[in-house]
Formats: sequence, structure tokens, C-alpha cells
Amino acid sequence: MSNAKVLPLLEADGQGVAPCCPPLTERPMTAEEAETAARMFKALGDPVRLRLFSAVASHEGGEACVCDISDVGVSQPTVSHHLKKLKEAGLLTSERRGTWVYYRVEPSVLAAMGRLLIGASAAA
Amino acid sequence: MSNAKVLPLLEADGQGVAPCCPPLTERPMTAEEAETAARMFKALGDPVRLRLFSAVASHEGGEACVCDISDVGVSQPTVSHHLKKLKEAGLLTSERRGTWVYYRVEPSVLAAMGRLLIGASAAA
DNA sequence: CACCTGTATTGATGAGCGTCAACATAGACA
DNA sequence: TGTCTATGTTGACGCTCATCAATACAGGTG
Repeated sequence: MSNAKVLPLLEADGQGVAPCCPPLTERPMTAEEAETAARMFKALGDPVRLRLFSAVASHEGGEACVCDISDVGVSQPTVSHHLKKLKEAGLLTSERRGTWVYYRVEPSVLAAMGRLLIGASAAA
Repeated sequence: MSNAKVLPLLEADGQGVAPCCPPLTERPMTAEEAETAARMFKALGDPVRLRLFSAVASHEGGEACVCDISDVGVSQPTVSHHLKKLKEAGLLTSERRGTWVYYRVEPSVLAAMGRLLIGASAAA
């Protein structure tokens, strides 16, 4: 379950990821850019997913076991489904270590999204 | 068509708006915070809306007439529908001036969203 | 091997959303 | 007043999505 290339919205360069699009305020986005960036926002556009993402992001080391974060009021399959969506959006990566699966925030993703919203100054 | 209190996600204080939630990475979001913030991300989670929003945000003065931005490949009613959604999410405000309706980016919204993603440093 | 716990997948269901055509409304102008 | 343009609203259709119960899979322990 290595997740080599599941980053549709931020193209991987050598290390980390490069932003997909210029800041929202720089110029009107093209259809392709919008398609790409919207996938990212859409992934965070569900309350349960946002809580799961925040739980991972705020956990020690930006990493958490599913068992640490699955108390969000929905069934276990639903939690798994949402984590998969976040992974497909390139916001999280996962790794199995023994019995448990750990999810981790793709670090440069937050900076890239921030840059998209407020322009420069979003340091990694 | 003044839009006094259509800001569900950022509570208005005296001037501008205050962030609804702490940064994603600070602590796990509560259900209420997630509900609020997800509405914001959801509004940007559609490619057409994202293009419309970017078109307004990048227009001179952060303001644009509908006629300036409605060339996004969907029908006029659909454009109107999406602009309404962005307005309901508190991302845009609108004002009629004569024949045309102008949409404007709620300025502190971008900073607030940026702060939510990357923590501090997102100055207004 | 069998059994248990943690996580993912499948299939179904109901709600929500994006889209359009048709129509309605607002303002400008003659 | 009537007419034209710009924008908003209504109603309907098809599709996507969030959710769950049931099931499958993986890894540990005995």
C-alpha cells in the first residue's frame, strides 16, 4: 500500500510537490486549473472529511492511526471511505504498520492550498 | 440587494470578519467548526464556481460585473445559480448598479481560509 | 491451523447537486 | 407606456455522493 503517485492536484517534482495553479487572485483560472484545484477543495468540503483531515493534521507528527481519529459519529466503513477520498485527492498518504494503518498529511499540500488562496507568503 | 448578514462561516465583527475556526493543524475540529468551514470549501469545490470566484478575485478592484465573468461554458441561469451559492457561502457580495450587478470578493475571507490551512502568517 | 481485531470493499438506498429551458424581474430608454 | 437588455428564479432531469449493513481481507496471537 505504498502511495507513489496519487497526487492528482499537485504535480510531484523532485522533493515534495509543486503548486498546481497560480493564486486565485492573480488571473482567472483556466478550466483545467479549476478542475484540478476544485478536486482539492471538494475533498475538504465535507464536514466528516474535514474533521478526519484536521484530526490527522493536528496529531503528533502529522500522522495518526485510523483508530485514533475514527470517532466522528459515522460508521467504520464510512470513515474508511472518506479517508480513501482524502487520499485520492492527494491530501493524505497511508501506510500499514503491523496491525494498524497510519494516515499522514502530505506536508506541502497545506502550503500549496494556502498559496492558492492568499498568494505568496505561504511558506512550507 | 444589500447583503448585510449572509456570512454563515465567518462571524462578522465590527469591521471585516473574524475567522470561524482555529487552524486545521492546531487541534481536531469540532463537529460545529467542521460544518461551518466545510461549507466554505464546498463552495469552492466546483470547477465552474472556482473559475467564477477567481475571475472576480482577479478582476480590477476585486469586483466584476456578471457580464465580465460569465464566459465559463455554462448557461446564464447556471452562472447565476453558482454566484448565488458563492454568495450564500459568504465568499462574494453583490450590488446592483444600474443595469448591471457587480460581485465583489469578501476580502478577509481569503485571509481567513488561508489561516485555516497554514496557521498564522496569513495577514489580511 | 483457528480465531480475533483492525481496516477495506461491495452493493444498495436516499439525499443533494449541476445543469438546462422556460419564465420572471429590474432597470434603462424611447 | 412599451420594449430591450441584464440578471434572477422555477421546475425538472440525471448524476454524484454520503451513508450503512454485510462481507472480505490483513496481520497478530494462540
